[in-house]
Amino acid sequence: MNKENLVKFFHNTNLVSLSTAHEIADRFTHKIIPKNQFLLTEGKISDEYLFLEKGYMRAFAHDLDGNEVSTNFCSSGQVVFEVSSFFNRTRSKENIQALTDCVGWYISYAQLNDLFHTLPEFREFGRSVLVKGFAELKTRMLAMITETAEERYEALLKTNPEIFQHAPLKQIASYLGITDTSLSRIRKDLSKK
Amino acid sequence: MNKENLVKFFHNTNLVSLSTAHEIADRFTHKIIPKNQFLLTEGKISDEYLFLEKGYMRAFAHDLDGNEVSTNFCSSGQVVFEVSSFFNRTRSKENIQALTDCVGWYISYAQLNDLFHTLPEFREFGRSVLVKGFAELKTRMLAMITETAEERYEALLKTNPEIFQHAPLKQIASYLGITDTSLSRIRKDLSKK
DNA sequence: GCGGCATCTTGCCAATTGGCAAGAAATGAA
DNA sequence: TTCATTTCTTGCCAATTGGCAAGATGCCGC
Repeated sequence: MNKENLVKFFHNTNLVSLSTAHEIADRFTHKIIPKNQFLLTEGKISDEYLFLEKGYMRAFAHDLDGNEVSTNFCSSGQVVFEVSSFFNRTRSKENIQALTDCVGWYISYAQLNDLFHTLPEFREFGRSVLVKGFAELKTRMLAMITETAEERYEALLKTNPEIFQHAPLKQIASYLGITDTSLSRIRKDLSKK
Repeated sequence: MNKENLVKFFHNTNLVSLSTAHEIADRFTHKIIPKNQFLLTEGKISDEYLFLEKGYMRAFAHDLDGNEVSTNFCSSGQVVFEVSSFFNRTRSKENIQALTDCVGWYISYAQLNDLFHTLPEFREFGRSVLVKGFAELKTRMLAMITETAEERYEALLKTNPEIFQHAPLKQIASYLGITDTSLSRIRKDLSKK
């Protein structure tokens, strides 16, 4: 329940001074999200711009047949929200759920805009969050097109090994764009080598 | 060589007043890009935030084997640039090339930030461009995971039919995440129905 | 018009991935 | 612990997509 991590997070971006980081952090509200609880459910408007201090979360949508498709996995140090719903004030098509007990700090859309207005430097931070998310998604898209499922799995194992300890393989499989059956076979093949 | 379309574009977003739209447009420079010419080549830093007034462009990257992979198709009324390279001031991994003779208006990164500073309302516009691009990419990603190549092709035919008149099928195929061979077969199958 | 080059289609076969269902293993609740 | 549920693996077969190469078609410059 101590805001030091939040202050450090803003300051470490090198986009705001330490005193500004304190001012920003002061506007955030503490939040505890127990395992399996939803930060956002589809149909609602994303209104919590959450800095995740501890824990793991997953975002997922439903395809036309009603199957869950993981769209993202989030870990501590990341800002968690649904970009399109949050900024356009439209109903979210995605859900965000805690994979583990989570702790974080959030502000609402109105508060965020207020903060952008009061502390213009903070806008740079807002932009960097968007740009980072955009770049990651683009990299993933390229991987979907140019790499095999096995290569995508190995890359995920390397960059996000913790996920495998917190999410069932079925959720990870849909994130990789394959079925849990295929993922199981890929893991079997790799274990032989 | 008349800026009216540019002014209208900014004003129609409903994010800036008409007078502000004029102020913004005044900072943009006219640009003609002949067919096949590059707006951006990989290795360079994207430094033209271009409003495309007329024509079609394509963004593409190279995979590890050196094959071209189309990452986006752009048509008039869109803002064309490479998000990550432009905002992070890093070397672009992508190329942006004119599919047809193009006409547009651009500003540099420095000028854009200047404008954000002088006309804070304009920041809303900048954000909306990012959010829109993000949402589109996310939709495409979901389609890559949940839809068949045939469904993605039909969706593209419906939403972007003009592309097919300006880009060869091989470029469109890589955008859809398939080979030109597969795309040819899909078109053959659909023509039978 | 005539070559030359890029584009598109098609056949053959292989590799990848999926669908389904059964069973094994792990997990969680009472 | 015990039972029920979820998760994970595996076998069988089908569907999708790719790789390669040949041929057809179309387009551009000279």
